[in-house]
Formats: sequence, C-alpha cells, structure tokens
Amino acid sequence: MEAKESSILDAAEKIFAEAGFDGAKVSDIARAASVAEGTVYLYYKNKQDLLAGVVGRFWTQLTLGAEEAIEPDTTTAMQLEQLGRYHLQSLLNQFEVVSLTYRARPQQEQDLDQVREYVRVFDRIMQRGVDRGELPGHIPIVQLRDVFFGTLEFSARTLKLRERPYDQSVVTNLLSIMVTSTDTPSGMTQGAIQGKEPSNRELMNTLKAIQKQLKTSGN
Amino acid sequence: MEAKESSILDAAEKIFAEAGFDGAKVSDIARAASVAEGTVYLYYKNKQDLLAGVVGRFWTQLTLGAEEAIEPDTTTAMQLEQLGRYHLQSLLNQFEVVSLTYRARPQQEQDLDQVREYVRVFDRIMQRGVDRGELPGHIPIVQLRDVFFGTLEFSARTLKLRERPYDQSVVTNLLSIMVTSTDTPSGMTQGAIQGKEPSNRELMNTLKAIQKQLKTSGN
DNA sequence: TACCAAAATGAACCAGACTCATTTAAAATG
DNA sequence: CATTTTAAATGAGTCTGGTTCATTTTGGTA
Repeated sequence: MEAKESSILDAAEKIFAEAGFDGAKVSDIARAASVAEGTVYLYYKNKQDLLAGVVGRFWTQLTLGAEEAIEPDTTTAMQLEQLGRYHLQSLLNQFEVVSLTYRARPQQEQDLDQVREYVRVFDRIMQRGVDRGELPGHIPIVQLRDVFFGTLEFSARTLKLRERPYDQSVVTNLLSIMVTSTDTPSGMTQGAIQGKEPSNRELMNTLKAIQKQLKTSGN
Repeated sequence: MEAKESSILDAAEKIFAEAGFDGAKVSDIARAASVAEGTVYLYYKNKQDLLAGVVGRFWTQLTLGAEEAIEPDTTTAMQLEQLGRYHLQSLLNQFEVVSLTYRARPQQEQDLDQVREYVRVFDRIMQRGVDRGELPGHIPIVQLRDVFFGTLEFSARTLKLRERPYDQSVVTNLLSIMVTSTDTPSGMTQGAIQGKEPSNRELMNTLKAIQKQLKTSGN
C-alpha cells in the first residue's frame, strides 16, 4: 500500500510538530498512523530518516505552491514579492515543520535535495530579471539568495517570538533594499512608461550611479 | 571547584562539535572531562541543559569579542562593517557550535538570553546611526536586524557548503544594500565633505526620493 | 483449497540518559 | 590532631525508547 507510507508521514509530521524530534516517540507515531511500531521501519530506516521524509515532503510541496504563487508574465520585482509573501507566510503557517529542517542531518548529504529544488525557484526569477535588465547586476545572485531567504527566515522567527501575525511590510522592505524598488504592483509593465514620470529603468540607472558614487566617495 | 564546571563545558563543546548532539554520549563527555558520568549531572540538569551551557557560553564570548571588534568613534557604516566581518568570520570559525544553537530548545524560554544580548550590539550601533542621521530611517531597526543576521547566517552556511573560505564581499554587498553605501572606510567622517563630491547625506536624500518615486510610479 | 511471497506485527533486545545509595574529600569543631 | 559534619564525586543499576527479527497475517495465484 502506497497510501500507508503517506499516512505514516502524516502521523509523523503531526507528532514531530507537536512534540519536537526528541520528544516524539516512534511508538506514538505508529499509534497515530494505526500501524505497529515495526511497520514504520519497513518504510523508513530509522527515526532520523523518517524526519527527513517529513521535511522533504514539506519542501517539495512548498516548491509546488511557490510555482503556483508566481505569475509568469510580470516583472521581476513583482515575482519576487509574490515569492516573498508566499515564503514568509508558509514559514509562519508551518513554523514547527520548518524548525525540524534543522534537525535533519546537518547540511551536506543529499538528504535535503528538496530544499535545493525550492531555492531554484528564486534563482530562476533572478536570472530572468538579470536577463531582462530589471535588476542591478552588481551583486551575485547567490548572495542575494542568502539575503532573501536568510532575512525571511529570521523575520519569521522574530514574528513568532513576538507572537505577531504575518507582516507584509517585512517583504516590502526586504525587496525595497534588494531591488531598490518593489511593491510596484502589476501596472509597472516592461515597456509602458506613462506621463512625465521617469521610467523605472531610468531611475534604476540613476540609482546605480548614485550607489557607485557613494561607494567611492569616502576614502 | 569552579574550574570543573568550565572543564566540563570544554569537554562537552569538543564532543558535541565533533559528534553532534545526538551522536555525543554523556559518558564520552564525562571521560573527556576526566570526571564520572554522574558528576556531569551535578552541574547540569540533563544533556539538553549541558548543550544550553555550551551554546550560551559561546554567545557570551561572541558578545565580548564583538564589542572589542568595533571602534566606538567611527561611522555607523564602518561599525556595521566591523560587526559584519566579525560575525561572519565567527560563524565560519565555529560553525559546529553555531549549528548546535538550533538544537538548544526551540525559541522562547530564556534559555538563550545570551543570543539576545549579542543582538543588542547590533541594535546599539543602529540606534546610534539613526540618532546621528547616518541611516535612512524608513525601515525599522528590528527588520534590518533580521536582514543583517539572517543574511550572514545563510551566507555562512552557503560558504561552508561549498567549502569556500571567508568572503569579504558578502559583508560588503550586504552593507551596500542595507546602508546604500558602506565600504566607505574611516575617511568618511560626519561633517567632512571634500571636493565637489556630493555629501553622503545629500546622496542619501536623493536616494530616498528616488525610492519613494519608484514606490508610487507603478499602479 | 493450498501455496507462496510480501506486508505487518509486537515481544525482546540494547544503547545510552539519568538516578541514587555509597564513598571520598574538604571544612568545621573541640 | 582526632572527630564530626557537610559537600562533592562516583559508578553500578534503573528505565526509557529506538531498533531488530522470528512469527503471523494478508492478498494474490494456481
């Protein structure tokens, strides 16, 4: 039975989430899945592996959701904002599962390929942004990725800690510094420049210049 | 004996670092500290608590080091850069211990007051920066804090994962987006504007204007 | 209905965290 | 110093909970 495996995962997720990795007993998980203790080990090598299963599934689903949450035909800034919202919201909604990620085998190991997969969603958006000239390219994408996910994850923790709900401004502000313009809604389409407003591209260039300016002004 | 407690901590740090929390046996730690197993429990309620001790001490020392690493009489940008360098370097040097932090009782609990203490170093720098008008104040410090620490922590992981050494550009780039000008060395003193260069303050204002511009241009 | 392989079971096993009755060391007392 | 008192340290034994595996159950096939 295929369904049994996923029923075990469901149970594990539930128990892990409410008791933490150490607090969760395999016997409890087995009971919650209406299965004998030994059966769990038919599907997962050990408790650690079971955790990896739960966490892996979470990130896989997250990837699917992210791809849905992003409109393919909008600006990079907009896409980033969509991903940012989605990501922060997910972190908050499933905070316990996310925390478990850190219990899952310290880095390395292809245990968490799914996380890597998820991260690619971001990379694709950024690469496209650079190609379209919508992003100041002076900071490598890899670094921006750490800014993006690092910030959101820490923000989520902060919000949880203070028992605050989802806060849109976190995303907005993050993007304001990453792209130096963000919450520009859908209206801001590529070619369309309206009225006497300087184009975003122009502003972006000015900005770039200013930044260079600032960078060399000291010393 | 006071020294015994710290000798236990030393042993624990060593064993935890090389075997991870689950892999480390209390008996090994005891042996490494030349102490009977029961003695460990005289000083620490349980293994978890022992871990908290190790991690706590680490952050306390980090705080001390940070305060040393920061020149009190320089610009905010400079101080941030100093803290950034110091932080990233420490994360890399003591990566294993840092990772253990996440095993130490999921948030809440005053278990990790020491971390909170450390974070204040950042807050003080920022608050001073705002007071002196050296920072664009439109993003709350709390959020910038998450940007700062979140980014650096994720960057450290990335570097470790790719087996790369300390990379100064991470800090520089981070600050370039946070302060919109950073690696301005000590020369950039408050009042001193030299030559025909526009002052940083001026540039900052222009920037702010542009950002507002961009923010409203769409829609 | 009889047979077989795969799936499931749970009692038994065992590692390792934690306890506590006993021993050893240190301080206080006279 | 000898003696009592108090504190610190010990490690054998307890106990919890993850993991194994001989046995049973299930589901399909001849």
